[in-house]
Amino acid sequence: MARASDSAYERLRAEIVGWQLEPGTVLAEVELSNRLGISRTPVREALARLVADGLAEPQGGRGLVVTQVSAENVVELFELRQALEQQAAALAAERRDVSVFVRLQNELREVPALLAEADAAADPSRRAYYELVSRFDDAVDAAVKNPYLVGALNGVRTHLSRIRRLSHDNPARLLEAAREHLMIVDAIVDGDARLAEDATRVHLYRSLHSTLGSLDTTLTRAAPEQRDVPTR
Amino acid sequence: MARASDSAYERLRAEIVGWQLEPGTVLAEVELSNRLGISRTPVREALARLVADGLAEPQGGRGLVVTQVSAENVVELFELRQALEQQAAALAAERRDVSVFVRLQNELREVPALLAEADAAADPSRRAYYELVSRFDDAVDAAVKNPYLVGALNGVRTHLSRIRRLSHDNPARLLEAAREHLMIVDAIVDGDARLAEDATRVHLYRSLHSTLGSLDTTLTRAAPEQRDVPTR
DNA sequence: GGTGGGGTTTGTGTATACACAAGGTGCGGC
DNA sequence: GCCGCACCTTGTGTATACACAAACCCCACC
Repeated sequence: MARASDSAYERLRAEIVGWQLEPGTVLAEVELSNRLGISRTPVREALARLVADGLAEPQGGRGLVVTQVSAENVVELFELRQALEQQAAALAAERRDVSVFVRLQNELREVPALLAEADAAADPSRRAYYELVSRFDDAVDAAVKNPYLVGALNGVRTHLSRIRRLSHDNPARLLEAAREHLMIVDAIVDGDARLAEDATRVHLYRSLHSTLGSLDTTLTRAAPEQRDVPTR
Repeated sequence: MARASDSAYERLRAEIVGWQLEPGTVLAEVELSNRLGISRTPVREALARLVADGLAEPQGGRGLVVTQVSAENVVELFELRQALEQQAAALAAERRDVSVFVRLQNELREVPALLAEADAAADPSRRAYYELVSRFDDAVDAAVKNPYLVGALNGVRTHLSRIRRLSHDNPARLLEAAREHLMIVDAIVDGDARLAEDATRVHLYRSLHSTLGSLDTTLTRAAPEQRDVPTR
């Protein structure tokens, strides 16, 4: 479809999610068109999509700003996430291709070893784990096979990835999360929709509280002098 | 914010939801800009928003078309709707302003009389009922107080209102639906989140099957003479 | 010295012009 | 008569120019 407007959208979206564009930053059309080397027309289209995503919002009368992130936002986002992921897990349990989830089962069983072999805080193993979770999400999406539900989930995931940059899970939490994911996958493999739903609820409950815990310090500390948190 | 682009969006959205623009209709920018009396720029913005809403989609390579409606779509939409409305009902039960829902309770109790006094198929009483349901939705939204969840619900409702034009509920179903809504409101008034959730599930199950029942005849009759010609 | 008003500046909203790509059509050749 | 190629038409993607509205600043007046 579009080319310049698409890449502008992708780039701005990545910059917001990656905290290069911090919450509250004004998104001026002329400035962006200069910086991105394209005209205002595709910039406008990109900004419209960001507003639709909830990553930008109109600022009192004139101009757009990057939306804020607060603990309240996180709680609200998780309320939506819970509704969507519980439903997705339940439907995936009914419709799954068993072999796909058996593979995930095996991989998730190896996560403790993966996280233990090197220093658990090391980036490579952490990255590998997140990549595994991402493949789990993809597998659920494919099993659910519902464009509306998957679309809504993707919207939530966009916001989640922005939050993830704030709240660095500690190694213990990563291990716990892997166990919780394994429980969900087990339920999906068994075709037990109700169990998959409840295991998802448990996981999200634990995940939310872990996130809020690490968020409290980050958010309140970040508020005064927002420069980016040590990414290591 | 915008003016021409906003009204263009509203108008096109209304025309799609109201079936003046039928599924498969090509949305050409120049044609629309002529018809709406504005230039292509605001038309493009309006079309982008329609795509984001899922009311229009790119057509193989070039151009946009109004998205199709099928029984499969309806089932998928209800899977998302179920997830969202169950969560909304549960949260509303926890956070509601009792007096608001007591008022709705009283109004819903009078629905049988409302639908009986005139011919039940008459438009005015039907309209009054739909307006009451709409106020119920608003009350839930206000009680939930979660922008993410409410936003997702509004997206679903857009698609639902397009479907409603297809499936005319019969008077008996309207009465039944009113009873089901009353059960949900009762649960919310009682502050029983679990009951509100389950009553919502029951309502949506019945609503889906009623919709599918009246859809079968409408859709299959409409299918053969769809205006979109095989492009390839 | 403070406040109000007007001008200026800046930025968005809209229109239009230009570039390019895809598809259709017509003409010519086989 | 059929097939293929080229041209033309049509429509989208992008750039730019113009209009208007709001906010800011400065000056004058109170």
